[in-house]
Amino acid sequence: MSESTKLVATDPQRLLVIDGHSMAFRAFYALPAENFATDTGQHTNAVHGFVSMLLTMIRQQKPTHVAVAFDLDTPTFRSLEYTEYKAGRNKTPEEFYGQIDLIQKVMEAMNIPTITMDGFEADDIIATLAAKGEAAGLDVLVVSGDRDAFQLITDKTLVLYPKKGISDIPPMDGDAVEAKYFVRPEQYSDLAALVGETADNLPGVPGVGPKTAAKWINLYGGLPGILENIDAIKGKVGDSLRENVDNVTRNRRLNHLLRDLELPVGIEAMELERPNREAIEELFDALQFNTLRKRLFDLFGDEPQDAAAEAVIPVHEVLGDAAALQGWFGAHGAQLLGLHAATVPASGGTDVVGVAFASNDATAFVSLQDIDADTKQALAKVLSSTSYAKAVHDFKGTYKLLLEHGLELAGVVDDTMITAYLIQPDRRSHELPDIAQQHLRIALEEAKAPADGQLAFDLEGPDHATPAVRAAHVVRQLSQLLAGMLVERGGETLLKELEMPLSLVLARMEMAGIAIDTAKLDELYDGFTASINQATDRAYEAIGHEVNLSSPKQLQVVLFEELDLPRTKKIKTGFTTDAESLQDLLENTGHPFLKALMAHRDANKLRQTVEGLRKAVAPEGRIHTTYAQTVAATGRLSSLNPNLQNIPVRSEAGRRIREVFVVGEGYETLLTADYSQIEMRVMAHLSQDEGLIQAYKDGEDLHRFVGSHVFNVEPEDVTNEMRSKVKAMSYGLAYGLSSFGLSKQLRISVDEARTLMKDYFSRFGAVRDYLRKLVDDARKDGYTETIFGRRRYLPELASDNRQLRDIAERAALNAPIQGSAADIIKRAMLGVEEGLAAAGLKSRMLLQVHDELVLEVAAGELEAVEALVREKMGAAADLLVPLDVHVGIGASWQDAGH
DNA sequence: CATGTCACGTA
DNA sequence: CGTACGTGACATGC
Repeated sequence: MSESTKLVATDPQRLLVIDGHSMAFRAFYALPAENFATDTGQHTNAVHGFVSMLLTMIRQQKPTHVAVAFDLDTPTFRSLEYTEYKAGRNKTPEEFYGQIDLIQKVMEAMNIPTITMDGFEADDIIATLAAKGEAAGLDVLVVSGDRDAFQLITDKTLVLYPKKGISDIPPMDGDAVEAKYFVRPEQYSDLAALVGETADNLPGVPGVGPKTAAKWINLYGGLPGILENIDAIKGKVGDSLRENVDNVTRNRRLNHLLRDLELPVGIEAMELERPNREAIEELFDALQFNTLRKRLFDLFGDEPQDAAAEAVIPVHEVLGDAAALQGWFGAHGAQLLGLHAATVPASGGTDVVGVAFASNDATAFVSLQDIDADTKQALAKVLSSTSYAKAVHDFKGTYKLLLEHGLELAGVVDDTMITAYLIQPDRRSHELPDIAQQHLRIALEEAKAPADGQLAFDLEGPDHATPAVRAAHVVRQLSQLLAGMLVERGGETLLKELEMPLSLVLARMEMAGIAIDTAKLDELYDGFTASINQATDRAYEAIGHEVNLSSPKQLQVVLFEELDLPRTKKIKTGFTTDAESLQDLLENTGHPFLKALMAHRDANKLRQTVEGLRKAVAPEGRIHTTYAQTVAATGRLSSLNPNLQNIPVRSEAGRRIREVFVVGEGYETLLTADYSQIEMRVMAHLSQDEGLIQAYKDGEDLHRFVGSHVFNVEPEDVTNEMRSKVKAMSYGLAYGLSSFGLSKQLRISVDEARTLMKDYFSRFGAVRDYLRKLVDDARKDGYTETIFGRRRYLPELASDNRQLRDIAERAALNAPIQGSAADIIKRAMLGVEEGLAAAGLKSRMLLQVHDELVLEVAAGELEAVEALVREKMGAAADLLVPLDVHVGIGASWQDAGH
């Protein structure tokens, strides 16, 4: 430690030399391979660990020069002299394949030379580099997991030798080597020759370890002295040495590192440069290294690319009065304008403090802080005017925020968040900085709060304008770039005619929220709490002590160690304690703890749901969920904060929660409308199976109908058991269910399941043909498509990894079915919204739960609304089968449901 | 304090 | 070894 700091203090020129293979292996074994893989199945743990280690080294040691040496697969002078050299090593693990290449690519992108030499090992390259570096007056740091490197240590050269893993790499100097091995570094090779090196398959002198070897070396001054006095050495070890003297001399020849190779790269080429940003971006995108990307750019400074991007962003004008605002729009308003709201965190959410605009050659900012009435009115006018075409990222969010200031946003012709989603629905994030990073290679930082203490001196307040203007500019660029990509993918209609109008509908639904009976909510909470307490007591009593019933880990100890119950399905952390397994255990053992535990699980889950709802009730007594329009890869919406799409319905206790969702004041009733079996109908349509289509046209009980054909009985003779089997199978098919999965679900044998599926497909062959063709086409095209042209790209259909490929195939099977159903209800929502407005009705949509809509009906409108909803939902798609809609009415969601 | 794992609710 | 989601508690790692 003190040695390395001394180095840093005395000489700024420093060469860092890394043994590529040995450090890649260290990284490989330090990080679990299964946790580091790209979506395409390429393992990256060695790459990740190596790059992480390198960045740490650069940050801590501040080298001026860096080089990485690699071995080649070709024979070296050592393997030629001693064919067993390094033999007997375990085969390279499969997961390591390709990672050396990737490391070399990263090095290239970082402008760090990688050096290989035919016939020589990385160790020799490193030794030569150390010698050359010293000769050039540099200090040298060698990073290697190979102890042979210790012979290189001098007062100018240190070795960084990893203790374990790749995060703990202390520097070794002469004193450290002596403290550990009792010899000076220059004698380490002698010691290693005597002791031998298992890793290199170099046996030494049996019975001689480091202690004995060091004793001899210090007594005779080194290996030559020992050999001269070989007959003077007494005892068993002396005999052993004399018998194995050939081993020792061979070892010494082999472990001596060459220091005079003709390297293909000079020291000057190793000077540390700034990485090639574009190459790093591309590579790290592919490797999915996001944390490392940030660390790397932080380390090297993040300016150059940004400076370039910054340069093309025109300096913004601050529009401080109505005249300036009108003037700017007069001059620039004919173009597409990027728009971005500047926001700050506020109590309970976010608040807009200004609006930024960007045309292709000008930018502007309007502050909402201390804005006068005239200016605000001028702003309101341009925001709401459809004469000004705007592109926004996240229209729904922006629309809602602006509306809090009484500003209505209209004339939005593009939402880059949705466009990016339609292009790549599988992306984890469609946030502006992520999309900008990928498509424009621009780093957009989220506006961050000023550091503590900074605020006090910043009398002008934080600058909201600059980052917002930057964002507006980026949105405009993205809009132009992504528009072309979307057209290529055939998604333009979906954007303009479905998703963007839907955003506005969703915004209204979110703002409306749904009324809550808070007194009933509290009652439920207390009731579930009582159930939890009861179950807890019974559970403790059953095992004679307390335990955290919410901790799977502690439950495993109780179930499988204390009670020694039969082991359940294996999971990462041991054995599962999930509901299905607990049920099995209960049936097999009847242990009272299991019953209590399950009761606790149920009540606790319900109380959690209730607690979540309680916290989400807004001051006016309604819950406002947020719909995520760009999350689900199939095209569905998702609901969050709170999630109102997973409110219990199956259990009696759970259904009571639906009673707290009630009709609000000023309205007459809630109305629910849901599609009956929409996914099966989509499947009937897409597969064009005559049997299914006819059944739906005749309005038959589908599962009964299918059951009669599969089991070859009259429809009225289909038992409940037959019907439920068929139902499970029909739905399973749309998920890529296997006979194994079906057998597990129905608790029948795999053979029975297989027969069931065979019978099914023999009657409904078009379904099988359709599903088969679906996957084939998806593999050929690289994507699946819904009835309305929504695509999902599934590159992993071509993966070599069977596991990944199978997952992709099931996703491909499901995406057009789930996705088409999602498209249909979205179209229905547009129809209902339009219909309500056209008829001048006050009733409104509140919730969407994938195949169900919940509306709040105003007094006297029930009949009209029901007819409208039936009509619009039924007409949302023109399928080969009718779309049946079931409607329910009631004062609560539970009562309105079915 | 952030991240991953498990479990579980819905369609 | 059935798709698509979101949430909360616990455990672990930095």
